[in-house]
Amino acid sequence: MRLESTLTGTANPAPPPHTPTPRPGGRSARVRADVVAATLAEVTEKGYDGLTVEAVAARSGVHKATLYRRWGGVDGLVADALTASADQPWPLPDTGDLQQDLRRITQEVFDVFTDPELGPTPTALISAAQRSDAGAAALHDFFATRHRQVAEVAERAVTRGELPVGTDGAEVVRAATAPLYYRLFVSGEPLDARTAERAADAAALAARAGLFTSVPEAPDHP
Amino acid sequence: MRLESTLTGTANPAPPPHTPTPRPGGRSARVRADVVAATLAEVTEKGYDGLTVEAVAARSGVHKATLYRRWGGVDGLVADALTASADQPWPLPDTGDLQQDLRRITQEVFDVFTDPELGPTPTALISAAQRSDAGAAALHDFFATRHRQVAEVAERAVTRGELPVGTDGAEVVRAATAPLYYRLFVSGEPLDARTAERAADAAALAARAGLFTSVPEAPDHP
DNA sequence: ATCGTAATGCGACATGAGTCGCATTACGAG
DNA sequence: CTCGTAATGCGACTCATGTCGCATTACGAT
Repeated sequence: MRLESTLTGTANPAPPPHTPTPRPGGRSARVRADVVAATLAEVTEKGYDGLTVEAVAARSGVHKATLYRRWGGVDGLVADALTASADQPWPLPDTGDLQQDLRRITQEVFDVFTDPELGPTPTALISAAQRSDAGAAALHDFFATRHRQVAEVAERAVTRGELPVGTDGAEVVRAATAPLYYRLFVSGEPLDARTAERAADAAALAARAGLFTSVPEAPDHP
Repeated sequence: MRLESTLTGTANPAPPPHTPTPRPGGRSARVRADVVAATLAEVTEKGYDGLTVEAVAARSGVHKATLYRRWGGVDGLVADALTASADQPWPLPDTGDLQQDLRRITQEVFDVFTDPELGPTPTALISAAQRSDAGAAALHDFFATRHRQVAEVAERAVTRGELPVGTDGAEVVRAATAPLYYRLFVSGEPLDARTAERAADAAALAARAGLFTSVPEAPDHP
């Protein structure tokens, strides 16, 4: 259901009255799984520039027209693959110390994206997602989910009395990881372990100083 | 010359022996200026997805084949437009206080990107640049230049004794602005003035704590 | 087991991106 | 002023992307 919403909510401008989930079981589900797997494999191998609907069709064994109908194009394929990826949980550290936890987290991000084996897939996926509105929406949801999950680290620190009450956990997470993503996807600068450590330390310091106490309202935006 | 290097250095894999600058004056310069202007206008209006070589050709009055020959495609057009944009200087605050200076800087970023008049152009340009290797290279150069320029703010703070000697000014700038760019171009979250302020404060705090001093083992200052 | 219907498979078609060879123009040197 | 050459203009061509209508398959319910 969650998976459907991303697609119907973002892509196709053509098919307007479309019964929500008339036939979710069996073949359709298999087709989707095959397509998602093929999309991930293709985007990893070819990069987001070389990602082609026809290649995904060939690899997945699903016809080209079907892909265009259900996913609307490369955009939707990437968005759906990203949505599917968001379900996989992230390992949460719990060392009893905020700074250590944040260091583990940024270290994990660093490891994943710089690993020659693991890195290319999420890198290509995120780059691809930035290209279209559908992908951007999926990316937004993806990171919103991650922030919510990882914010627990900060919330535990609040419980321990390490951080002031009212601290916005998601904001702490953003502060810690933003410098990494900034280098990876905006400025294009190389990522090193020292940067990951500094970002975590800076976030911990700012959080302890009470810079991330939240305002009552929680804005959201498509 | 600078402008040539970006193009020849990044895009076309085809024309290898190419005399550096055989005929830089007159018409070629005019053509380039027209094309850059047309590219900026197009990418602002249509977004980076709707950016077409033919549209740029039509608007600039330059033939399609010429654009493909000199710029290699949409990638090169975006990269060149970005390179041209990097020349425009950024207003540097000098309040005598690091935190205030950083707040001004993040405020400026916030203002530019959220202004409905000014924002769309750099937003679309940066998004477009992330799509190709040529654009990514141009983006890297663009931000490297910006970091170098704005780092002066931190260096003055070092001179004043406000920051420890050996502080990496560029790193301070990155720390202050990364959360903004992260939201704008990665997580896709809305940007507000409070975020800009917090990012600046957090960077100032971390810088004062000495988190951004470069390692002594590296006598290499880029 | 059988039937109605949605989803998929299929191939032909339209469209725009990108390329190529050649004619023409304009720069820069003598 | 004249000439050689690089840069541009020009149009036709190829080809992949994306679309459309129809045939076929498989799901879900009776």
